[in-house]
Amino acid sequence: MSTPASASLADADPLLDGLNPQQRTAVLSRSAALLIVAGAGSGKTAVLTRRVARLIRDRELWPSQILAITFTNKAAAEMRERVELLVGREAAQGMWISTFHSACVRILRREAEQFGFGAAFTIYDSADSRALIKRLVKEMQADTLGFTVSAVAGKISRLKNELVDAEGYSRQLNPNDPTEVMFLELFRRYTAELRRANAFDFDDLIAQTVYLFRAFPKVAALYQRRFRHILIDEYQDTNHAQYALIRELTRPVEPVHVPVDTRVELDATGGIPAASLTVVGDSDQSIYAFRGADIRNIVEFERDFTGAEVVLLEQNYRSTQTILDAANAVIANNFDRIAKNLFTAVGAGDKIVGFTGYTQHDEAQFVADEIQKLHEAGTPYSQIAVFYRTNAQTRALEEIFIRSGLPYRVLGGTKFYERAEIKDLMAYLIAVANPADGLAMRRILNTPKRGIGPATETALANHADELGGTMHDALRDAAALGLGPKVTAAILDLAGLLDELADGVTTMLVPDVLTTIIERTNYLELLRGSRDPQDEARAENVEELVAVTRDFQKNNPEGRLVDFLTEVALVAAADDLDDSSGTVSLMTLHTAKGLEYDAVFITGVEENLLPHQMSAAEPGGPAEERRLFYVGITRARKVLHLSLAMTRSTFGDTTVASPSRYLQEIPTELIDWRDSPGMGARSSTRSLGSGRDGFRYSASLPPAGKPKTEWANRVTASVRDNGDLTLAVGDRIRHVDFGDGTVSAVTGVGPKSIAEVQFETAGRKRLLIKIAPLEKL
DNA sequence: GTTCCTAAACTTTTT
DNA sequence: GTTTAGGAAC
Repeated sequence: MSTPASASLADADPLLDGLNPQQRTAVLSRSAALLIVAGAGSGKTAVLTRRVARLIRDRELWPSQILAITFTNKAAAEMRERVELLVGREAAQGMWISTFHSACVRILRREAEQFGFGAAFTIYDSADSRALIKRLVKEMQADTLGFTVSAVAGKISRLKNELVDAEGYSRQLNPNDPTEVMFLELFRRYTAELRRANAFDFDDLIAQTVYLFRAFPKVAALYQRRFRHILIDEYQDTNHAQYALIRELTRPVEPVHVPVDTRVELDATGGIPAASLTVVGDSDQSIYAFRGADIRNIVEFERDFTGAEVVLLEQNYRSTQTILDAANAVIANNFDRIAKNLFTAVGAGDKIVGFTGYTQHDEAQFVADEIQKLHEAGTPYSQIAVFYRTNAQTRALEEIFIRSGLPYRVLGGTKFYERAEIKDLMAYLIAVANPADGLAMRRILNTPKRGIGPATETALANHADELGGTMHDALRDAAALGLGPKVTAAILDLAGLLDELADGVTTMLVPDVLTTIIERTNYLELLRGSRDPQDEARAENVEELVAVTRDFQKNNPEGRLVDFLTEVALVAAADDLDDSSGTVSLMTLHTAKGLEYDAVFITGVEENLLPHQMSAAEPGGPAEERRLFYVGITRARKVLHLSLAMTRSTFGDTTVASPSRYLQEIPTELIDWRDSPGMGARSSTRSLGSGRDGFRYSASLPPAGKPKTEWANRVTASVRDNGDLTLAVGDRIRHVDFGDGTVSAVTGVGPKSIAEVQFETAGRKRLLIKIAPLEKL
């Protein structure tokens, strides 16, 4: 970061060193409300951390009086690290830096008892909510009215983000509309079930904190007094509930809630003035409207917080001018925005590389080949990222990456914690921590199989109701149900295990709780002894989970079961990003927000994918998709690749794809289009619907149904296994796709060994020997 | 109560 | 093409 140094006293301050005038203003402003409009790559993290560092260093307030909200846990950790680097680890102790959800969990765990919840409440993820809603829809036979689980879940979530609870909804509904009445009943029962289970869903974490503050001004005052400076990052993606939370936290404290011994400065009436608020955002990067994010929060900030100061950061320190030109050109097509132009002093840099493949496999091969070239030219794998619109697009990429021996990791997507065996064991842990959680209890009741079927489950649930207690209470009292001796014994055994663990929950280490469960239920042994070949992988996952708990305990020696469960519930896709891993990162465009890489690939830049088909119907959909593309482009520092395929297979059948409308918005001279190597002789007619140059169009598509074997980059669907085949430098081999070649190097050991092969016609490739479709000649 | 087979749904993005 | 849900058979 280099800016012309102005000769002022401030230059002596290392915390202002290297900042441009706007950035300095943003660091130094002491306005009660400050909006920093930070374009992509404009050094906003540097500004935020230095602002916080100055507050602490100059003793304007204690670290514990600072609340900073970031979008992901990873961003929070990064910010803490950078502040510690500036003022020292000791001096930074006590700051709250976290996501909205983590901060609210922290508050709720402290205050839950105030309003009828227990401190060990469970956090339901979307899958848990859906499971519960599914049961309710069934019980109510709501499906006959056309209710689907996802529609109900979506509507409840939207209402909660708007701070409308079941009672609020009942006041505004039409009592003559049976579907509205039914929905209200579902909403009511869902709310009641959560309360009974001592659980909050994701949306509750925010909404219930707001309700808590509104219902208990004394509790609210506690936090209003404590936090004197509040910073919110990615403000453009806050929803109404989050906005309301900010409003609650930035209320002045009434004199009646001011303790006599307060050291805080009082206002004229004897109260404590409102906390200062700093928000950072960029409406061009708002991509979470589907989650309730309301762009008005940032647009109307100045009106909401009177006397607010606004600082604009437009200079970009990340990307080349070529990349910025493309980004500016694309985003300029969104009409309802405040004009803003990113600029840089870096220079034009390389052209954007465009590629049109025949199929998604062809496209993936291009990506893999380009990554290999970049790597050989000195770009580390960790500085390369591949983005896509939907998670389903990873498959083709992964297939090719595995076969090319490229080290990669997928961020987000089908997560570890969504696997059945992991959910099983997590359900045990939850049942131990929160005996009221019926959902977890139902899951473990017959896992592993102990002969407790649906009939017994219902009997136990009814018994719990009769006792007026939890499922756990019913289990202990199973003898009263008059079931068979075998089933009764199994139930009592489970109840005993849970009792035993619940007794030790405050003292036992988390890995010990888990291993006790695994041993007593024989979980691992059963998987090992199974003849289902997939169970071997499941057993490995179970061991991985044990390793995760050990890791957790190592990092949090004081952490107990509830802390572990909280951490697991709130980890986001981008959070487990380990920069030191030395791998290429694959992720959705949404996950890419806030990250940056030397080389970026945006794949699947096609109509119906980017913009996505589903977005067309939504108001503001195409504009939001454009912002998504903009976010993707602006992640790149040095080189950007845009690729698409002419055909794409979804659901097993192949459809013709056409280039995204957004590609036409990038000036032609910025992109260097390359041909697909699998397409044979180049055609002279290259046109796109609009007449702009740049693409091969579908005129050259083969007739439908024609086998794809004629293309050099064809990918065989099944993964083959060459067993223990070993290759040495100089060996001649024949590859199904690439033809004959000579091995020029071999790296790696055992099943992970990779051969570098110089092919006669296809060039140099790296292949995973074990599975590449090749034979030794 | 458990296991196995067929059918249908599935893909937007996530804390 | 894959995964999951539901039903039939044991």
